[in-house]
Amino acid sequence: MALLTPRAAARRLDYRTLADLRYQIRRFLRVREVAARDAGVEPQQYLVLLQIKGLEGHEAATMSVLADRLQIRHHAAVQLVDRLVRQGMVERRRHGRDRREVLVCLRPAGEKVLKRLASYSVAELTIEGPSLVASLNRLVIQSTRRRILSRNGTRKARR
Amino acid sequence: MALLTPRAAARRLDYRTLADLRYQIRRFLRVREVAARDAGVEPQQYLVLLQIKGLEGHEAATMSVLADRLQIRHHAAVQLVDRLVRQGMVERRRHGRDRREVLVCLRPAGEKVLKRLASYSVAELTIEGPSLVASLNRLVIQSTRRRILSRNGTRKARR
DNA sequence: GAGTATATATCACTTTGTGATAGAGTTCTA
DNA sequence: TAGAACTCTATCACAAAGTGATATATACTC
Repeated sequence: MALLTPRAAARRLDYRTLADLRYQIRRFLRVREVAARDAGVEPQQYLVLLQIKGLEGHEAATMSVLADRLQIRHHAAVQLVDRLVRQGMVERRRHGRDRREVLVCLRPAGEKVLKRLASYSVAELTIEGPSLVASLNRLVIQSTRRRILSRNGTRKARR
Repeated sequence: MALLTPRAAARRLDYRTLADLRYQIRRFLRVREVAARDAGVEPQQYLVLLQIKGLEGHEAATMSVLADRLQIRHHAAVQLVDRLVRQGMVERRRHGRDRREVLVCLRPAGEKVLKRLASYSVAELTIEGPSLVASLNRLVIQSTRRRILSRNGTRKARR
């Protein structure tokens, strides 16, 4: 590894750095998964609550909007909301004009859990944020260098 | 919202920014989930392959080490590896000294899938990386300011 | 007014995670 | 050196969360 020139090193796929980034991300998520379960909701359910709140005053939190914010399919969102309704965290409401649409609204119980988890998450970021940013930055820089090298590298390689 | 002083704004829990960060992270992950399925493995299975490779030359990829790198419980890792073995992507090997430990090794099929997905992931980072970093940075800065304010804020509040 | 598109919901199934528990192998210790 | 205590991996039964296929109601379009 020490024998590689800088160019060759940049061209080589850096599995270790990529693996480290995923590890950092998993740690970030893990802390919040544990916190969510401690607070009485599943990790994904916390995300639903957070996205509903995040949409407040900007866009109606309909099923399809939520599915997009969570980056899952419509019916995965439907099931998530089903579980949250059963727990009294949110409720479905009909939304004015279009009677197909369903508005998902926070109920007091959901609001309470969300507040607790979001505060914790933000506070935690002070600690873990910098190393996550560093890890991410390292890879972004590497990937950019890689791209530049491969651009003028391919021509030479196919001599 | 425009009526808040900067101090009050910093103290208020910024759900929207937090929700946006999670949205960015989900987009990052989503792209790789889709790519993994297209390549013939489940998202988590790709992570196992990546972590095995990332450990190469540093630490033995035993079950418990993998579980830590993936931030899941031992038996979740066991099941993941079971499925990967069934697909011929990895294999279990006994590891010298301690006969309790199991070494999880990449097989050619796994290596091939991994290479494809990792290259894609790194290339993709050039595009999506900057906005992820920006989103993360905004929150880290906010959370730090929040912490400072709450530190000299509590004294005044409890007059 | 019929046909097409959109929003939500349901069904059956797989993957992934969990707690509880077990068993084999290692280490400690008295 | 025998037994207790610990570690590592595995198994079981179950819940959460995702998927594709499909259904139903409402809205839009021509």
